[in-house]
Amino acid sequence: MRLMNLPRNFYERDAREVAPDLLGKLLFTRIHGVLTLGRIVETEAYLGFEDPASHAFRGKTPRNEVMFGPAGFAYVYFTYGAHFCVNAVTGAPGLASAVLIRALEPVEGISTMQQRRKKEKLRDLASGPGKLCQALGIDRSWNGKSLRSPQLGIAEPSVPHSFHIEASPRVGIRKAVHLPYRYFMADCPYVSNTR
DNA sequence: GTAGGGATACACT
DNA sequence: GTGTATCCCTACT
Repeated sequence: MRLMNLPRNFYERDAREVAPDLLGKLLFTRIHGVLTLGRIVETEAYLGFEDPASHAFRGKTPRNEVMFGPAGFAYVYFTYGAHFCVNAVTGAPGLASAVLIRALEPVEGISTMQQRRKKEKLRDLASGPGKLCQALGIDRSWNGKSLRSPQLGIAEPSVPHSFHIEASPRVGIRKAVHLPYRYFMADCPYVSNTR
């Protein structure tokens, strides 16, 4: 499969524009030549200083410094003692906004994903931010990596298909809970199951 | 519904 | 340095 990564300027916009635009795009990793790829069906926008729910709200720390860098890089963090989540840094450098990739529909490398997840059902492979990282083999060592590399990236699908986008409040946060910065495909079985 | 898990940030000595 | 509250969650009952 030929994969054309999205251009840098795709990411150099407000996270609230990038997040819905990422729906339908293809997130992939290629590890030791093994491709795993899924269609993005759910995202969330996180702003920098003005967003109390963002990791960057309190300023730059060793953990979140990637968010303060240029757009088009991966911010990977570890949470709840067990899980990784992957974000795409967006906007101008220093702004520290990002888009959390929350769920994928598995497309390529499904047997590899099943092995990594120890689950058979397609719906269990990537229907949540921690699950999709496990399915694609993403861990902390990917933090700060470019999303325009051969091993990791987000590509335009060769065969686009139409879908409806819905917005809702973000999941799993305690602050700014009312802001509708979660975007997902309507009636898609692969979105995360949290509301 | 809730147990589990570890890193992180920040308040304190 | 230690204490502790929190966390962009998952898997199980």
